[in-house]
Amino acid sequence: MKSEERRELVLDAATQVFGESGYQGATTDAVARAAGVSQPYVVRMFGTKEALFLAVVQRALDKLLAAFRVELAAGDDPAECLGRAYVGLLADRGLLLSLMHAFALGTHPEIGALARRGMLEVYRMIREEAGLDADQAGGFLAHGMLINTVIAMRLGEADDPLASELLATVLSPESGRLAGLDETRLSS
Amino acid sequence: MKSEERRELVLDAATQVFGESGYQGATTDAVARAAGVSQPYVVRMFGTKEALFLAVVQRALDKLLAAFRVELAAGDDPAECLGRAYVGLLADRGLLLSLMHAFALGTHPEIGALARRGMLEVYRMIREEAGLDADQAGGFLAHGMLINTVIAMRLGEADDPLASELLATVLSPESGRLAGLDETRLSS
DNA sequence: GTCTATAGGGCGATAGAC
DNA sequence: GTCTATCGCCCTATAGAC
Repeated sequence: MKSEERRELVLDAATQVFGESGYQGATTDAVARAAGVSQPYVVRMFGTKEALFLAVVQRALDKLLAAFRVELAAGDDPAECLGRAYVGLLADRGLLLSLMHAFALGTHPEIGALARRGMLEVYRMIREEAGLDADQAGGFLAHGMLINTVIAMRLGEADDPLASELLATVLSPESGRLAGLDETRLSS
Repeated sequence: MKSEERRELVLDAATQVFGESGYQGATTDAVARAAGVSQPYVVRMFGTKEALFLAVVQRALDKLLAAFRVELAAGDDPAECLGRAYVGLLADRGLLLSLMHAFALGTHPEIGALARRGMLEVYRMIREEAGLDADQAGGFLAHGMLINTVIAMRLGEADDPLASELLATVLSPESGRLAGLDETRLSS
């Protein structure tokens, strides 16, 4: 299973690169360099750049849902559990950012379809498995999208007291259903 | 001032194209075709594709802030006014989507800097001019980011009852501080 | 001011050796 | 399975006519 490890290594690298630069902005060469392999090998492994991105997004969705289920299983308050799960996901910056880029490409035939399917599966899980009502679920997703945005735009690099206030508010447990987040996670 | 009209025409077209495909995904040729001019002319008018995108984003921010101020001036409840302002902005789909793509490129030297500056200016206005407290402002931005996301991913095209529920929840006045939104705006 | 023609560079993908 | 070499396309930007 050495080849399976190689594949995971490339997917990790691709997740980082796609998260930073987006689907069209990222190059297969940048992915290859980040993974320590040659550019043609990356293409050979997945066929096309598009197939590679789809694999990255699908894996990100799988990890997201898995992280939610792990926390929900060991938890009391579902909303608090989902918040905790988000903490772990923030450690892998590329994961949420790659998803965000996929969400932004709704007109792409395959990427858009996968993005919609993924978002609905997440919504279904926090509604049916976690048991949140529609308003709670919407609020949870809304705060998640804002967190994704402030991370993507690197708001922590802005030297402005209002930026600090916004970050603190977005990440504070009281602000929404996302408990347990602290600002130190954003500087990575 | 015929040339000024031409410039606005190209900026309108560019806003649509960048909103659909993102900064790297969009081509100056697509912008030119949408505007009915030649590709080299688009480049000549703005110098580079990057400068064109920056102009699009700056204009989008100006329009966003102007729309907020117009509604706030004639209004009672600030939160409700901001919600109404968002309705008008949704009519120009490319505007919010171009902003979203700019937010996603925080590592780009110029685009990232402009995105952070713009987001902070919006936050400053809803805090200081509209008078929302930090939690209200964060909630408003969060719901705005989720609305941007569901529009970008074309969730309305998903044939799923849960998709309808999510859309209805996100766009319903009770769900957040964004009053007056109706689902019909999303199909355009 | 606006076009046609085209240069120049980057990138995804392929061919083929090892 | 992984590499080096390279093709061919697309896209930004420039040159120059009108």
